Amino acid sequence: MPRASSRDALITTFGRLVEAHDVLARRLSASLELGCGIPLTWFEVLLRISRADQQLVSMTVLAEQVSLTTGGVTRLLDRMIAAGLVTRVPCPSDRRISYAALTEAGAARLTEALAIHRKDLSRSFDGFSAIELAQLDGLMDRLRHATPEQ
Amino acid sequence: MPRASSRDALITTFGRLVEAHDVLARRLSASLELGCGIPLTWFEVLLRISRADQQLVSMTVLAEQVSLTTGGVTRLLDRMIAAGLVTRVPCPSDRRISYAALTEAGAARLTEALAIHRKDLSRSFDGFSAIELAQLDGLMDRLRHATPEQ
DNA sequence: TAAGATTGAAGCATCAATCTTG
DNA sequence: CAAGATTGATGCTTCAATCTTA
Repeated sequence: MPRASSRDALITTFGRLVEAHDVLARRLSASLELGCGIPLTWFEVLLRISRADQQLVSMTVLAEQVSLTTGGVTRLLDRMIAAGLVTRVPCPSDRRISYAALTEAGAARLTEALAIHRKDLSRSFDGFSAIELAQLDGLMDRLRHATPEQ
Repeated sequence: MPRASSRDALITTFGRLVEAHDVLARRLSASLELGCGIPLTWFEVLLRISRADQQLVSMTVLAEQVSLTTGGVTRLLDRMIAAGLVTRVPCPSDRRISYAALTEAGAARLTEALAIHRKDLSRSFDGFSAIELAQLDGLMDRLRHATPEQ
């Protein structure tokens, strides 16, 4: 009969993952907000757009990328448009689709945010060896694709 | 001049951590909700109470443990009390403090939830070796304590 | 009829102010 | 005055219903 502490190792590990995520996300978001006036979510949106083919992302795709519903993204974009960082661009070939695109101000803000975020991350991961970082990267990559099955 | 892909390795890794967290948290919460009618947050609260000394946790301590504000915990407890899973117990020595405690129904629900959660986690971490799980555990443990400093 | 996006209602969290007790 | 908890106002998200276009 295994001890509870051994049977519940996964519960503890997952709990630590949640805690690590919460701590980091809070800290990094607060830093971005303080340093360039946008929360982590906005940064993620700006980054996704900038990396996309043609610098355009549809609402549905963006929703998947940032782990929100399409309804959530609609309103998120509304706020970012009000802040002048992004625009909606209608798709010429399919009028159901509207793309999100960066404004010049959005691209500039992303540049600022990237500098801050890089610095914050090197601080947060200070003390981690290259090998550990590679392990972390590999583990997270597998985990995010882990079988949703059943 | 380093390539962007190498300079931004940390950004990618952190992005994967966020994505892994979101995917897992969503899946595990949905499973708990379906299997025993409580979301992941409630499970975490029940677990923290059950593990606490005397099976009692003050609002402030609970708030830290589940990464919420005390205001958030007050309302979370309100809902869980309404569901009959926990109770508030006044502290006899300091009347500012109120503890959260499990009801019998709460303890029973926790038992159900634990069984489900253990099964879900072994599925999610299926394919990970013992060594990888130990690495993951160690990395998460260090990360959640990583320097909040300046 | 389905796919993409938006909207109203509702849920859950934060923030700041407040109340109570130490 | 400080610490613990609660409350009102507010923000962001989800869910389900709706509108438009394919």
